[in-house]
Amino acid sequence: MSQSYNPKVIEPKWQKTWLDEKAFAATNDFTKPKFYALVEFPYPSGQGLHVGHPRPYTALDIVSRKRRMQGYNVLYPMGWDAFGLPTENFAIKNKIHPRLVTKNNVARFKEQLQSLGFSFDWDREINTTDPNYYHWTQWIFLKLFNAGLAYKTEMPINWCTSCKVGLANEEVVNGVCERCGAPVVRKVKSQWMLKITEYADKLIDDLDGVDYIERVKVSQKNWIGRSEGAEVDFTLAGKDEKLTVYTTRPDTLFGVTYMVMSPEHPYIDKFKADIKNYDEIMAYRDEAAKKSDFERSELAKDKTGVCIDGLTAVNPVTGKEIPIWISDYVLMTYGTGAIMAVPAHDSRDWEFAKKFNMPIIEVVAGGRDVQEEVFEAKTGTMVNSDFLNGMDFATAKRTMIDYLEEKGIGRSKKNFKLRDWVFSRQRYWGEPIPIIHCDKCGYVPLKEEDLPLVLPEVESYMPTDNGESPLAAMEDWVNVKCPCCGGPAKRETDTMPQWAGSSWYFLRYTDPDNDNALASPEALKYWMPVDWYNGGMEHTTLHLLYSRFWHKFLYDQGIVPCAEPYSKRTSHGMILGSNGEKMSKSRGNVVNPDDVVNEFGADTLRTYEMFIGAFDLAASWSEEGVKGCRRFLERVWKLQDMIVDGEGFSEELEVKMHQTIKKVSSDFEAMKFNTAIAAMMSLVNDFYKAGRITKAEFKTFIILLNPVAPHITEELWNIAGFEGRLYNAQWPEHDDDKTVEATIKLVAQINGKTRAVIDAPADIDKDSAIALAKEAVSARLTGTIIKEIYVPGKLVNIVMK
RNA sequence: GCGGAUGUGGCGGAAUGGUAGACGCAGCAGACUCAAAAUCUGCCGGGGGCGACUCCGUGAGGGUUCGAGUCCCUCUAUCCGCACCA
Repeated sequence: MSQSYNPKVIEPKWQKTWLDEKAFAATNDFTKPKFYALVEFPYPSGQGLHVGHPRPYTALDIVSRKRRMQGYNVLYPMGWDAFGLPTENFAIKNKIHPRLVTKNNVARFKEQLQSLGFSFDWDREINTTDPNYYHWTQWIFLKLFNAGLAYKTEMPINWCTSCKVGLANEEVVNGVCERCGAPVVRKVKSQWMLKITEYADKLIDDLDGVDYIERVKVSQKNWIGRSEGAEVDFTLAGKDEKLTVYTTRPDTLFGVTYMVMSPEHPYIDKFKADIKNYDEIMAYRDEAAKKSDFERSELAKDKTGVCIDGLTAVNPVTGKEIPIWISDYVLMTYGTGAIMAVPAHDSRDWEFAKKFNMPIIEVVAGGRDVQEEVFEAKTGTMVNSDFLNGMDFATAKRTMIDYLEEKGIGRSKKNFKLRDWVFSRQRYWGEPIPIIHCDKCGYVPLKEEDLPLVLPEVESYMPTDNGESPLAAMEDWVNVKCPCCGGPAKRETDTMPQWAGSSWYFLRYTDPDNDNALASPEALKYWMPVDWYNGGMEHTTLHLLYSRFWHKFLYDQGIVPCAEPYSKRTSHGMILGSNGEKMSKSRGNVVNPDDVVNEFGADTLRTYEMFIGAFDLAASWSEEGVKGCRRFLERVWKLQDMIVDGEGFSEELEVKMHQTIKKVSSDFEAMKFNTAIAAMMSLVNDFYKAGRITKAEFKTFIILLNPVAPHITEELWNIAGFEGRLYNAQWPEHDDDKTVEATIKLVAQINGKTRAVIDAPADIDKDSAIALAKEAVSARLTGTIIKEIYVPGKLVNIVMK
């Protein structure tokens, strides 16, 4: 009899062995077929690992382990995305240096990850806060700066009143700071920006060439928000100046009955002298400025506005004079900050027109009465539109744009929702921006040989009340000589956002110790692109977009060998508490992975998280489900007592063995881990029914299970005395001919309803099958047979009237 | 409002257009045990029938098909993004 299954002993033992033997180190043999699997590196928070982390890590661990056994040179790395606010806030509160906080958190995370038996290549571990790493983050920034893609500008930023830090749009959720929940207000500051908008088209178009799950592509496209339309110049009545608007519906130009400018539009000041109700307009502008973006959209339904008295525009196609309004439903940050209003065919304009009694002119026929209901559909026929009359939407749009361009009063134009990336943070715990400001020479980049610009030690990490970074107080560090003219100059004191380090980390894994380049061209050429990248849906519009942008830039610079960083992107579902709600301390439904490992073992946790349900859907935690998986592993453990001698697979299980090899192999690749495990459970049930297992069956089975439960299977391999290590074993292959049973269950249906199931030889021909089926259901064959359908190997359907 | 996803037993979930409910959990029964736990074996959607059987059943309603959980249309509920982007 075997000893009892004790994961507490065998799991640490094998974890140590794998490390000692460098079992999962990727080799630099660039002639072997490669497989680069990537999971998002974690932010090492003070809370430690969450049960959500192992789900994606186990998934790609399974694929990586399988691919290694299939002969691939696999790179499956791990590292730490360690700059960031929570660490800094913790450091401030507890008066510990963020470097030490990070060190402690990383140590804890690493221990936890190792206790789960992931086959990460720990020789390639990286840390974004390591100067040898952020050396190259800064280097990329210099490249961006020198290419004109990094610039500094005064702009209103989202200012968190609690963190005292500027936030990217993406970090503001429902008007509050994503991290701390405090209100976010607008504040004008000089900020470093990255021109991600320069790559907006490529970021959309190149999605066609990559294998991302559809919802990721859709989200990225929506976030970038490309729209194609035209700019149209409206002359201001009695002036030479023009008011330019952006529209996606130039076809409706004949239906324009008024115009609207954003309250912040510069024309309000420019034409102050002409505007008779200037005070009223200014009052409206102040009112709008007081509202946060959130409040503006909260009040979206109820339109407000003021008509400008003394300034009107001329519709360039009708020649009619029309009023200009200001309203906060028009945003200064999109298009030109002004719109032409077509109330008949735009719901916002329609609401506004109804409220302020502006005329509504139908120019697209096909809807109901436009005085009663807006008609926005891009179908129907143009009316009341002179030379466009009778055309459909597409023709009218094209014709109008041609007309505008010919007359020089408009032009075809694309617009994007995507904005440039606000790249500075007034914080300590981030990469210093390697720029020096000289009054004479302007912004001067550091020389490459002066990198890394190391984050200096400061006494206090508190951001200052005036919104400067803590680095600003360090005069010794700040005041330097200009590298250009030698005169007095100051260092940039803002640091980079957390997204910086994660925008290129997958490149560093290919050659993590390189001191001369971010990675060698050879390593990049061999390993890139990442073959399979799995991560959370929450990173679809931020990290994924930012890193694609940087990669495309590096590609244009000739530094990386491919235009896209990731060939394939998948996403995992969240793990919810047992009550079906998101796990959180306040809800009291948090499960700690350490506890699960202690009580049941890492293999049980891994098996459970893969068995819990479809990988891409959210799943609720169940303690009973965990126990069930432990029970399964116990049954696997006891197979060792049922081993019998003999060559090959037993006759009764041969088909099932081949079927299982086939199913497990393909299900792992398709991320259908739950059904792969179900198939292995079913096979174990069959071994128990047989009461024995042959040596070949045992060996094959533990190889199949190994990627899911690596420790128990490695131990069983060792106990059974198989040669070498299981992690080095060869993945089994199935024989398609042997996945088919000699006899089948032939289903006999009448009018699609099953009436009998008959045993029949697998290779039965159509006529015999139909004859057999008819015999089985003869009692029911009372009507006229119209049709007989035979699905080979499956069923006969007799259609009867 | 727009976009995306989901809806199948008591529960988690399976089903290339071909026997709906694999596998697991919970439950029930039996074996083992002085007993319990653990383990092993069997049963396990609902109605009707002693029974061989039979009818109903995949959120609702239509449709396509010899045949629909699966494909098409309409609706509904829940979840997740985005939100005046002209």
